[in-house]
Amino acid sequence: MASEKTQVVTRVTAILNAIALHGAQGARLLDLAQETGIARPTVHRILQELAEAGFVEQRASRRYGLGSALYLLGLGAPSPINDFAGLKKVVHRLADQTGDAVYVAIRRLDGVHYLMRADGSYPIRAEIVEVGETVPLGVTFAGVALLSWHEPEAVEAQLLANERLRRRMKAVEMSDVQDTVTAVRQAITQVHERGYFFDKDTVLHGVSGMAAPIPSKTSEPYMAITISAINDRLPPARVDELAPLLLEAAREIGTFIR
Amino acid sequence: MASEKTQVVTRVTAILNAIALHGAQGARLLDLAQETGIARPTVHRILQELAEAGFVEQRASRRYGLGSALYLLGLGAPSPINDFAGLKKVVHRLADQTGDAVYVAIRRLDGVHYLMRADGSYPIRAEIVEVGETVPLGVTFAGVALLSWHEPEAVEAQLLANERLRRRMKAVEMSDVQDTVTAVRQAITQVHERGYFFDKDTVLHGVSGMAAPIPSKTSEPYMAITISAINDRLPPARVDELAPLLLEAAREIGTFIR
DNA sequence: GAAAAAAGTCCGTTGAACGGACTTTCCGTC
DNA sequence: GACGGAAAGTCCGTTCAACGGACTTTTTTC
Repeated sequence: MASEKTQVVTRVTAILNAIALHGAQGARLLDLAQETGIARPTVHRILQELAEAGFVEQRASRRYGLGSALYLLGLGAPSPINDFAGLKKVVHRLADQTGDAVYVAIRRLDGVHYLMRADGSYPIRAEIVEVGETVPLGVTFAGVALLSWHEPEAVEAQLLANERLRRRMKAVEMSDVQDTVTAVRQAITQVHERGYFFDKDTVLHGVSGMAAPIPSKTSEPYMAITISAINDRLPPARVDELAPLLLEAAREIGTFIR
Repeated sequence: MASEKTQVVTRVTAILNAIALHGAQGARLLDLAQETGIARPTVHRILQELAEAGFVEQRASRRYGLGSALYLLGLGAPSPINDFAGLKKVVHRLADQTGDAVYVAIRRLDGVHYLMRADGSYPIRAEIVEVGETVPLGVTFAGVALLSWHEPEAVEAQLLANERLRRRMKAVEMSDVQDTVTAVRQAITQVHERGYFFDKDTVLHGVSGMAAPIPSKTSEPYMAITISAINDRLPPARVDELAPLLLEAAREIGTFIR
């Protein structure tokens, strides 16, 4: 493993990516060392140096999070979304049409990051994720939809790797790993056949959702759009009814991104 | 210079920051080597490694720009703006009140990055900068307003350092360096006395503007708000009239940021 | 199409990066 | 409030990854 002919730069990027996956609450030094496979003193030293440059910040809890210098760099980095206003319009339209909550998420390393949400008129709302959150691939509806573009072996590896992270998710009762792997495999077949993923109770008991990958002009799908509601709002008949709307929205958004 | 006890991480951050300052058109290898003071082969190697991680991208022109991995990391980094919707409202209100173009910019390393723009109803519009652009500190109205929080020596160093960058700006006729330094010194005094900066013709012949630093709860000002219009729209009497509106907007926005 | 300039590559030398071992700080528990 | 286990932080001798001078290739300019 060690002899890739370069160390520090690769390590720096690995550490930053690892921190990103820990989201808002920040990452512990020990976790970062384990996840990157780098010795703890080394991670510590690199973190100090990154902190000096404002690329990471150490919170009061001693956990490390991304620093605001990265926010500023991010402003200058090319966004894959060419027309955010257009995207927004499509999402709100879908929320109006369906009455339910619509999310848009973007693939972010081994996770999905929730970019925006539009609420429909139906008063009962299931708050599975918040905008700005990053959740491991394969955990949420959008995450499964995007996972479907991976090789089967990669999928399985991902799911096992997720286990630890997944347990962190509040209010989620998980079935055991093997069950999950099988379930997600079936889900992936579904995405390939119908173009979208539908399921209930998997993410949060009582909540149904359907998610479609958003096609990209230049690469495999890296964004997804989700409709989510309580189980009673999404019986099979209504899923069939909503599917064309969901897929059309995905197609349209595909024209607004790289 | 060499013995700061750390190299690569500092260098990586320096290179990324240097690239950021080159904006959309990208940076040449040679420029980056000069600007960071690192030997060209070294910069080249680090760039290759960063490119592999998606942190930088090499364009067809062989120039280097920030990569989309940084966009994704930026999504997870803490934004200093707590309430973007509130900020937007204030800016649009000011544009409506004045009829002129209003910009909001954020300090970004040795430059200012333009975050948003709202147009007023007046039909003649001076497009000095575009949203998303980064311009060296002290070049635009907002840039001068923010420069006023630096130590005098730092200001002078900044201005001299800007000269090279500044020449790149399209359509800008510059007076010679000494004149500029003197002019900016006066401008800074003005900001300290009145709380805002007003000038005409400095940035672009025929264009006047006034800019106020936005106070931050937690640090010195790092954002600014600008009103800009053609000279005839901003005679001294109107400047006096607009100043309270500008300062009030700046104060309000200050409550929406860190 | 020659010359200049920039980009990219090679490789021997060396000091920055590494990480095992140690110390300090934090925090839950009784 | 002080004990103890766990995580964070520091030290320092060893070593190999990073460095950059010198060279080659590609691009641009005239």
